[in-house]
Formats: sequence, C-alpha cells, structure tokens
Amino acid sequence: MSRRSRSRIGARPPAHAPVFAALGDETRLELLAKLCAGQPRSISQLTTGSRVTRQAITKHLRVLESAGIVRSARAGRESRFEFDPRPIENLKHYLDFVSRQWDETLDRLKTFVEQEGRGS
Amino acid sequence: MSRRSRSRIGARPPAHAPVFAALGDETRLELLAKLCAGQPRSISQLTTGSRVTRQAITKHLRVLESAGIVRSARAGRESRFEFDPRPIENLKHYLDFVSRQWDETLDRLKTFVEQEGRGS
DNA sequence: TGGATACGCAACCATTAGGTTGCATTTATA
DNA sequence: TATAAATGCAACCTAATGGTTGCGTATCCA
Repeated sequence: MSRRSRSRIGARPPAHAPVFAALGDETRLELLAKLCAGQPRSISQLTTGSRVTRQAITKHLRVLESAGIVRSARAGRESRFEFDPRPIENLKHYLDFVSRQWDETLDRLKTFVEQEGRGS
Repeated sequence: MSRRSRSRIGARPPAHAPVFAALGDETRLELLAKLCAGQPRSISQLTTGSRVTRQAITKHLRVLESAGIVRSARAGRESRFEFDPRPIENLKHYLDFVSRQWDETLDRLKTFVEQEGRGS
C-alpha cells in the first residue's frame, strides 16, 4: 500500500472537497487559467477583462486562497496572487485513485462473470 | 496542437466547473467512493451508513447525475446508480493541462531570468 | 502635497444548496 | 390482496454563495 493510503482510507477522508468546490465556478477557473499561465498578478490586473466587479474577483481569489490553490502577498499598494500547484496535484492523485478503483472493480466483475460462466 | 485544444481555448470554455462543483461536497465524495468501487447500488443501499436522510442522498445523487458522474436506471421498485468514469477522465485531462501550463510558465521564467543575467 | 490608483471592509440582496418532514405512488411478496 | 419496501414529490427552513454598492485607507507619483 502506498504512503498516501492513510489520507484516503483514514477515519475522516482528506479534505479534497473544498478544493473541488473552489474549482466549481467558471469565474474561478478563468482566474486559475490566468494565474497558472503567467506571473503573479494584482487584483486589478485580474479584474480587467472580467464581467464582474473587483470585489467579486477579490472574493473569488479568497476562495481560491482558502483552498490553497493560490497564495497572496502584498507588494506596495497592490496584492499579488500566485498559483500554487500542490492542491491540484493532490486532486490528480485522488482522481487517479478513483480511476484505479473503477478499473479494479471492472476486473473483479469480469472475473466473476467468467467464473459464473464456467460454474453454470 | 492536440485534438482537445478546441475544448480548452474556444470562445466558451468547457463545462468543467459543474463537474468540479459536483465533487465539492464530502457526502458526494463518499457516494462516489462507494460507486466507483462496486456494483450499481440502490438509493436505500447508498443511504445505509450515511448520516443524512434518504432524501438528502437522493438530492446528492441527482447532482452527481447532472454532472454525468453517475447514471441511474430504474429496476423494479428501486433505482440503481452506476459510476461513469468519463467526466472524471475529462477532469484529469484538464488538470494535466493546468499542470503543463504551469511547468511551461516556470520554464519561461527561468529562461527569462537567465537572459536577464546575461544581459545585465 | 494632492490627486489618482489599488485595496479592504461592511452592508445588503437574491439565489442556490443542503437538509428536513410529510405524504402519495409504485412494486414485490407473504 | 394486504402489507412492507423503495422511491418520488412538494413544502419548508437555514446557511452559504455570488454579486452589488458605498466608503474609508494606504500608496504611488507628478
């Protein structure tokens, strides 16, 4: 069993849900796209081109920050947001785990059907 | 450019957000865990062991179904829910894309810094 | 130093989400 | 054919979300 198993089958499952939830919004996915493809950007920079106000963008950035997907740092009068890839990597591992579970389930089903076919 | 590019850089981005949102809830992740690791199950089966009512579970299952993560089919008096791996695979591809974007960004930054160092 | 720029904070609003209870309906079965 | 089991439907409640506006504060710069 891999070293990641504790975080999957423990009493309380890992907090993947908040990260998924943070990605469950079109506006936030647009912010993610900008930040993972370029340098850190200020709130104003991230607002230009958006259809909503700066305050709305700020709220979305805080949601992303709470999920750990971005980090913020004040620089003079502006606060710059930067992408952090680690939560995304965690999600990828989790989704790989789900896919693997499913593959194993299909394998078990196939074996079972073959056994049944031989048995009856 | 890969054949998936249209769905990423088109006028309107693909609807990854609803799938992420559907996974952004602990109860639904538990349902996902049960369904991706076993045969199709009825609502009652999926409710036993849960801390919420059958109605709540039903609502969660409908959310997962709207996102395409599960399918339902009536079988006699019960409706069985089955895992569908395709939306999850899509998310994995999307997250791979994000990671790749980030890696390229880091490469560009590194190159830029090296250039700057040579320049000045 | 005074105006423009970039933010933060707070109040407020409408909608959605997650959850419950109650009751009707369909289906299997003793 | 009653009865139990499995579900659907609807109303209702509370809290969280996504959005706005208004205003105060910090910071850069001519």
